[in-house]
Amino acid sequence: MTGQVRTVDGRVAGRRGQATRQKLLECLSEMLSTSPYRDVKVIDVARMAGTSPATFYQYFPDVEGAVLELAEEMAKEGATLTDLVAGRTWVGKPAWAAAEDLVDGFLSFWRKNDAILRVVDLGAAEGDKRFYKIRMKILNAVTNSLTDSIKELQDKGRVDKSVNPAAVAGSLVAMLAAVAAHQKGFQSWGVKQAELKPNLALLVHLGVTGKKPTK
Amino acid sequence: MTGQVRTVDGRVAGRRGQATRQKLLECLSEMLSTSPYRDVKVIDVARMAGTSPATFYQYFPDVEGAVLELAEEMAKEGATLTDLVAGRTWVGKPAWAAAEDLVDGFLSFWRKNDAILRVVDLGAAEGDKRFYKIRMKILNAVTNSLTDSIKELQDKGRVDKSVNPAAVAGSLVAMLAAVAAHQKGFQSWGVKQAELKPNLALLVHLGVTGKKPTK
DNA sequence: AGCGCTATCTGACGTTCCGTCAGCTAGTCT
DNA sequence: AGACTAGCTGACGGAACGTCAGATAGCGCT
Repeated sequence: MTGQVRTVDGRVAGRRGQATRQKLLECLSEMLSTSPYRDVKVIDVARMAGTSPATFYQYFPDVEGAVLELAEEMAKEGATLTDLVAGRTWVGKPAWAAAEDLVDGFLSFWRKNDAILRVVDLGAAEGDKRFYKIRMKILNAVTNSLTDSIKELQDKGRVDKSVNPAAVAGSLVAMLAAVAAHQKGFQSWGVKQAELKPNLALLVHLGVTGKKPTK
Repeated sequence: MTGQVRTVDGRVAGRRGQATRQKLLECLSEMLSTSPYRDVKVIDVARMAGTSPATFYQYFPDVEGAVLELAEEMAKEGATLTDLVAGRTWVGKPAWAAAEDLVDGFLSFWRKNDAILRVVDLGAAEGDKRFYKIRMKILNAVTNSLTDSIKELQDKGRVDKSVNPAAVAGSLVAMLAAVAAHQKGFQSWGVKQAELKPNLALLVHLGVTGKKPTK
C-alpha cells in the first residue's frame, strides 16, 4: 500500500539507503527551523548530513520534494488530531472542556511542527495541489468531526438552520491554525500565551454552539 | 519624513531612476503572483523589466528586500482597512451590518494582494521582524478598533469580564486573514464563496458581542 | 547646436549552487 | 577470498548570484 522507499531512478532502497535518506530528512527539518525557506539549499542539507549533494538527488528531486516527504510524515501523525474532537459532546460543561482541549491540542501540534507547517501553508496558498492536499488532510482531521458536531446540534434545533456547518468549522480551524502560526504576534498586542487559550476556546465554543460556555 | 527613494549605495534617485525602480517592483509583483516565491529569481524580474540584473541590485539588496518594499506599499494602502470598523456600533441590527462589511472588506483586500501577503505571512512566521512589523501594521488597522469596540461593550456590561478584548479581536482577525489566504481550500469542503461570508460574519459577530446577530 | 556633467545602466567576472553522470567504495553473499 | 551490487561521490556544464569598472544617455548651460 504505502510502497517501499524508492530512489529517484526507481530502485528500491535497502537498509543503508533508508538510513541516509532519513538522515537527510532530519537535517532538512533542522535546516527549515533555523533558516528561511528561501535560503535552504541542497548543498547545506547534504553538508549537514555528512554526505554529498549528489546523494541528496538520489532520494529527492529537489528541496521541495524532500519537504513534501517531511510534510507527509507529519500529516500522518496529524491524523491523531481527530481524537481531540471525536466523541465529544458540545452541550453544557463538557462542551467547554472540549473546546479547551481542542485549542490546547491544536496549538501544541502546530508549535511542534511549525517549521514544516509554514512551508505547507505557503505551498497551499500558492496553489500547489500537493501541499494543499497535505494541509487539507491535517485540517480535515479536525474540521470534519467539528462539522458533524455542528450538524448534530443543528438537527436537534440547538443551532440556527442558516448556519453552514462546514463553513463555520473550517473557519474556526483556520483561526486556530493562523493563531498557532503567529503566536508571537499576540505578544505585541500585550496578550500572553496563557491568556490566549481560554479566549480561543471561547470563540470555538461560541462558533460551534452559538452560545456562551458554562464553565 | 518618508525619505526620498535611494539607491543601494545611498544616492538619491532621480526621475528616470524612480521609473525603472517602479517598473522592477511591478514586474516582481507580477512574478510573485505567477510563480512560487522560492523560484522568483532576480534575473527573471530584470529580464521582464527589460533591464539587466545589475540594475536590480542598484535599487534593492536582493529579492527579499524588494518584496519588503512592495509589502510596505501595500501596508500603507491597508491603513484604509480601519474604515471598516471605525465608528461602527456593535449593538442590534447595525452590528450585523458591521460584521458583514468587515468580512467583505477584509476578504477583498486580501484577495487583491494575496501574492505579497502570503510572502509577508511566511516571513512573519519565520520570525523576520521586518515582515512581522508590516503584518502587524495591516492587522492593527482592524484589530485595534475591534479591541476598543469589545472593551466598550465590556464596560457597559454587555460582554463578560473574563474576555480579553485584544486576544479575541486578534484571533478573529487572524481567522479572517487565514480564511482569505486559503479561500480555495473551502471549495473542497463544499463551501462556496457566497456561503462563506455570512458564516464568517456570524463568527465575528459572536466573537465581538457574545451573542447571535439580529439580522 | 554643441559641450560637459553626472545619474543611470550594463557587460563581464569570480563565486555559489544546481542537477547529472560515470566511476569508485563498501557491504553482502557464497 | 572473490565477486556482485547497492550506495556514494568527484567532477562537470550550466544557471543565478552579486560586484565592479566602464559605457551611455539625459540634462543644464552657453
